[in-house]
Amino acid sequence: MSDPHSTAPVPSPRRRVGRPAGRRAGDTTTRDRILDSARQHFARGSYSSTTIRAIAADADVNPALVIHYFGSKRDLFGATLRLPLHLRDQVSALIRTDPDDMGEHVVRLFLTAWRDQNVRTPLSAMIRSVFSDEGAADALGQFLATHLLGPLVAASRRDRPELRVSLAASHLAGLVIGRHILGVAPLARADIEQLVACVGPVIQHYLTGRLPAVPTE
Amino acid sequence: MSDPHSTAPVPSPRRRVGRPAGRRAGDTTTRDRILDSARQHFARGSYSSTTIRAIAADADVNPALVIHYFGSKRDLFGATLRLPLHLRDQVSALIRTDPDDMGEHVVRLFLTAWRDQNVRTPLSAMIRSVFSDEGAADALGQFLATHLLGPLVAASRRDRPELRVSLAASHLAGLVIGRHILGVAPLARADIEQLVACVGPVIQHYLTGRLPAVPTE
DNA sequence: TAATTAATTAAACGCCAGTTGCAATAGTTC
DNA sequence: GAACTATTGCAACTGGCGTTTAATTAATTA
Repeated sequence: MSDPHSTAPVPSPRRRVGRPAGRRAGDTTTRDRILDSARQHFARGSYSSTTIRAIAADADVNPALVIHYFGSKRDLFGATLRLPLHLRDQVSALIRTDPDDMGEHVVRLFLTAWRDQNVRTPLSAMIRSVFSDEGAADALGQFLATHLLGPLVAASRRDRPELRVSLAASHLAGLVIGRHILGVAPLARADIEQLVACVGPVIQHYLTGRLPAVPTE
Repeated sequence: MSDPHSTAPVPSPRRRVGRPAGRRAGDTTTRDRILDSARQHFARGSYSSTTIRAIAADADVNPALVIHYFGSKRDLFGATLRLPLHLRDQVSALIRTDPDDMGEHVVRLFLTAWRDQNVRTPLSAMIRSVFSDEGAADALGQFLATHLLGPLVAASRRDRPELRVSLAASHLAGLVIGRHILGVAPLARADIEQLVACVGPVIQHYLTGRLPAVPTE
C-alpha cells in the first residue's frame, strides 16, 4: 500500500530464491495432483472455507498454477465433482434385480460405494456444498433425480413411488451422513453386513411394503 | 475507490453524511435485531460464508456495533445456538411415555418442533455448521448425546441401545434434512401426520423391535 | 446542570483471499 | 540451434473480511 506505482522503473532483477520458476524435467503430473488436493479439501470443508492457497500448498505448487489450470475457484470446484461412471452402472444394474429383494442390495451398494475414495470424496464434497452454498441443493437434487432416485421411481410398480423412494433415500442419506461425515460411533463402528441386515428390511418395506393410506385428500 | 488520496493530514472534520452517529431516541431493540439477523444468516449459509457485514446490513446497523454487542463473530455464532428450553422439556416428557408407543411420538415431536422458528433456525444453523466447520461435529454430537439421544439410550431396556438410537436418529435426521433443508418434494409436501404414520412404525421397530443378531464377534 | 455512561457511526487497520502479469525454465518443432 | 510453446514461480493488485479506534449523540445520574 501507500503509493504503489511511481516506483522507479527499476526492471526488478527477479532474484533467484526458493525453487526456480520454469518447467520441471520429466513428465508432469501436476494437474492431477492439484485436482486430488482440491478433492480432499472440498470434501473436508465448505466451499468458502477451503482456499486455493491451501490446495496449492498441499499439491506443493504455486497458487497461480491452480488458476492457470482451472481458471477459477468455482471451475476447480466443478472439476472435482465428476462422479465415476461405474457407480451409474451399478445403479442401473440394481434396478434390474428382483424388486422384493432390493432393500438389502441398495444398502449394500451405498455403503460399499462409500468406501471407494473416488466416490466418497466427490459425494461428500457435494453434500457439504449443499449445506453451505445456497442454491447448490438444486445441483444435488438434479443429480439424485437423474441418476439414483429417478430410475428407482420409474422401476416401482407400487402406489406413490416418489414418496416411497424419498423415504428410503432420506434414510440412506441419514445413515451415510451419520456413519461417514459425523462419525456417530455405533454406525461408524458397525460392519457393512450388520447395517445391511438392520436397515435393508426397512428400505425394502418403504419400497414395496404397505404404506398407510393418505388421510383425506 | 482507487487512490484513497493521501490527502494532507486534515484532521478529518467528521463529515455529517448518512445516518448520524450517536445514541438513538426511544428504547432500543437493536441487540435483538442483530441476533435475529445473525440467526437467519447462520441458518442459511455456512459459518465462514456468512459475514458480519451482511448481518449488520440486514439489521440496518453498523458492523462495529455487532462486535460491540457480541465481542466476536464466534461469540455471536454461539449466541445464536441457544435452544429454547421447552424443547428439552418435551424430550424429557417423551422418554416417560410408553416405550412401545414412542416411535410415532418421536417423529411427531421432531416434525412439529421444526415448524417453530425458534427451534428451526438454531438447529439448522447447527446442522450447517457441522457440515462446514471441521470440529463442529463434536459440538453437535455433544448436544445430541446430552439432550436427545442420551436420555433415549438410558431409557431403553433392549439390547444394543446405542445402535438402536443411532439408527433411529439417522433416519430422523435424514428425514428432516430432506424435508426442510433440501426440500425434497414428496417429503416437503406431505403433512406431518402422514409422515408420522409412515415413519413412526419404523422408528418404533428400531427402538424396540427385534434386531438381527450380530454376525460373529 | 454537569458529569458520566450507553448507543451508535465513520474510518481505518491488518490480514488473507482470489486473481493477474511477468519472468524463467524445460521441452518441442523447424 | 533458434523459435516457439508449455509449465512453473514470484510479486503484486484488488477486494472483502473481522476488528479497533475515535468521535458523536442520547440517556442517565449526581
